Amino acid sequence: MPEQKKRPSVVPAGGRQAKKQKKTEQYFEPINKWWERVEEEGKKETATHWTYLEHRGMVFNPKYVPHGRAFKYKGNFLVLPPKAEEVANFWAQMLQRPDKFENKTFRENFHRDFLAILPPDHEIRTNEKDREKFFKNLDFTPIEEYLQSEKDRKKNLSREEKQEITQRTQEELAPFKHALLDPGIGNWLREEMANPKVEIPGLFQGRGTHPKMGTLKRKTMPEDVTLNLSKDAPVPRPTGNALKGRAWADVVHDPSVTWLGFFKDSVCNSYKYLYLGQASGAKGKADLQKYEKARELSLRVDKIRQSYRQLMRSKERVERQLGTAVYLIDFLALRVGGEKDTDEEADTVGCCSLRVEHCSFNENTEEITLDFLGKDSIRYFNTVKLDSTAFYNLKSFAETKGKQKGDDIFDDVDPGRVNRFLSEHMDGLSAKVFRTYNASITLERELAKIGEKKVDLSSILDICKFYKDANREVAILCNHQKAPAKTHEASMEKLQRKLECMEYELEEYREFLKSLTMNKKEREKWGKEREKIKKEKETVKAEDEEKKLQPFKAPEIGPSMKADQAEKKIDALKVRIAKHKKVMEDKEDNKAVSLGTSKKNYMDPRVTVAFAKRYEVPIERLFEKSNRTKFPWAMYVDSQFSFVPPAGSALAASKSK
DNA sequence: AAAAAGACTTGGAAAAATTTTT
DNA sequence: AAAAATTTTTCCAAGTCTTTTT
Repeated sequence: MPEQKKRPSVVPAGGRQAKKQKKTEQYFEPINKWWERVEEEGKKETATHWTYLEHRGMVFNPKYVPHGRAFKYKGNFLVLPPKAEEVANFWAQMLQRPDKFENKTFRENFHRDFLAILPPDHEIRTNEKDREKFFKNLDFTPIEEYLQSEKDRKKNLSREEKQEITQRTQEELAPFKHALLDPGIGNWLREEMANPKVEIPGLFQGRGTHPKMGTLKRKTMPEDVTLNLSKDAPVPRPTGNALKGRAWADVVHDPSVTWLGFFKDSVCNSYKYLYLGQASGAKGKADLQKYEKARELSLRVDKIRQSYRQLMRSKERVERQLGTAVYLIDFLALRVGGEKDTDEEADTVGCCSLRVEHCSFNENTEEITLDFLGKDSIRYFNTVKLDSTAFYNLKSFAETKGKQKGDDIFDDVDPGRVNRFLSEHMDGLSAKVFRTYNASITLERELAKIGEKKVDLSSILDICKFYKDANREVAILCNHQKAPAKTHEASMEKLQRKLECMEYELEEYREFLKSLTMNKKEREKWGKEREKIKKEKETVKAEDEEKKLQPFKAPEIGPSMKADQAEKKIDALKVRIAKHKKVMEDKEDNKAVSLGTSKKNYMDPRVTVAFAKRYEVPIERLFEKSNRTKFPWAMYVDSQFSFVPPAGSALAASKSK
């Protein structure tokens, strides 16, 4: 630490902690361009993330204020002890969610934890051991109504009042949002942290059929939280309502890790960490490294593929399993699939944990159908033609004598075995690198097709749509899904109607053009015909009105309209229709595909930046603000950047033997 | 050698913010 | 100006993978 300089405040100027003493920003680098130093820093072997680290710790939730509202037990009004009332609120909130409150596991876990929060001699605790009687005798609806009214009250505040509230909360949080650190450069940096607030208490949700759903998630207190700071940094005081005199669980000084604090989750027995923000050097460096690793894989992948194909044909069953598993991870971009304890977590699988019931085989086509729940209980459902050896291997693993539904297909390999094999081929190679590699290279290859697709290079909108299509290919590869919006069908119908309206307009102009060549008699007949059609079309049906569909309306065609004017209208309409059709297609294709995950975690951002530069698309059209702040290091790349390191490049040279 | 702990990345739903439509 | 629709961010759950402990 530079002696002569005065350590600046961890709180940015203008924050609540601003002191009388005048501080200038001269001690700070305006932008931490760590990527320009990354070459030298890469040589340091031991991971030391900082020589100085200071922050103000985690922020706690305010103490619960009891509302004392009606809660009914066996039809009678009853006020619960504050702690129990708070938990009763959690259940009352669930009454809007039948998928939760009707779920048996959810009810079981809540019943258990609600009784436990009551004083031991409380009448409900002693009398309501039977779950279904408990739910019959306890009426949470008055609380639900109260909470709803509070919600409505907040919703009905004026725009200004709402803004004031958000501003105040932000101001309160502001002093806790930054860390002051020296990442080993002999200079202080102030970097934004991830959300410093501890999680709010509530009922654990979980995804899919999680055995712990409905369990009470306890409030986190200072004594649950361990902080990581440097020895010479001041230890912050836990701040907040009723926290006076409370102490942290522990304060450690460990520069080999990146976390600033953690607490143990009361439900899943896991750690919840506080880190620096996405824009920080620590996160950025790791991210850059991840993509460089994937680029390195692109240089070695041919050899690795040869190697696992050879294993697939081995006489040893273990080797055949290993080779086949790696093949699936590479070819289908599957996750490695670690073992899970179904008493503690939802039953989901990845490659190594695939079971017999997840695969079916079609011998005629050598196609396999995979149907299983993957991460977050998202369904993976895919029928695909496999490499012939892989197909028959899998079939034999699944149909091994004595195996049945519920048994692992890969009984001889696990993620450890897979990753050991991979790291033998390339330093630091593990299964997940294949997802990064396949995602990035798919994006690059898709974007390279811009010449063959009919993309109007003068239209930014067109180029963006093309990029989105490429992004979608990656998302489909990685099976990134989302629940279609509840309003999707309705809004598609609206768009469909809009299309029909334009087509009707087009027809009217075309008819008009036709009429110009008619004699008087013909035109009279034609006019009557058109009137009839018009009347029919433009009568608004009640059903349409209810769905708020746009009504049909013929264009105004006055007697002075000339043929060339009509033709112009027709051309313009054709363009609008084509555009509109694209919008519809786009929407339908994307209804269940989530594009954000691959953009944030899988596709090398430099591929996108280089593309944007080549086609002069402003980067904010392709990257949301959060992406732009996450990838500052990618913004400097030149327009010719290629994910596959070009022959003769530094990476290509250093990695080839 | 296996299991548990620990630390980090990845993921969709829901909330919040913003834009478009009425 | 309100409402509806859409996009973006936040939240925290759920993975991966390495290190440590048994």
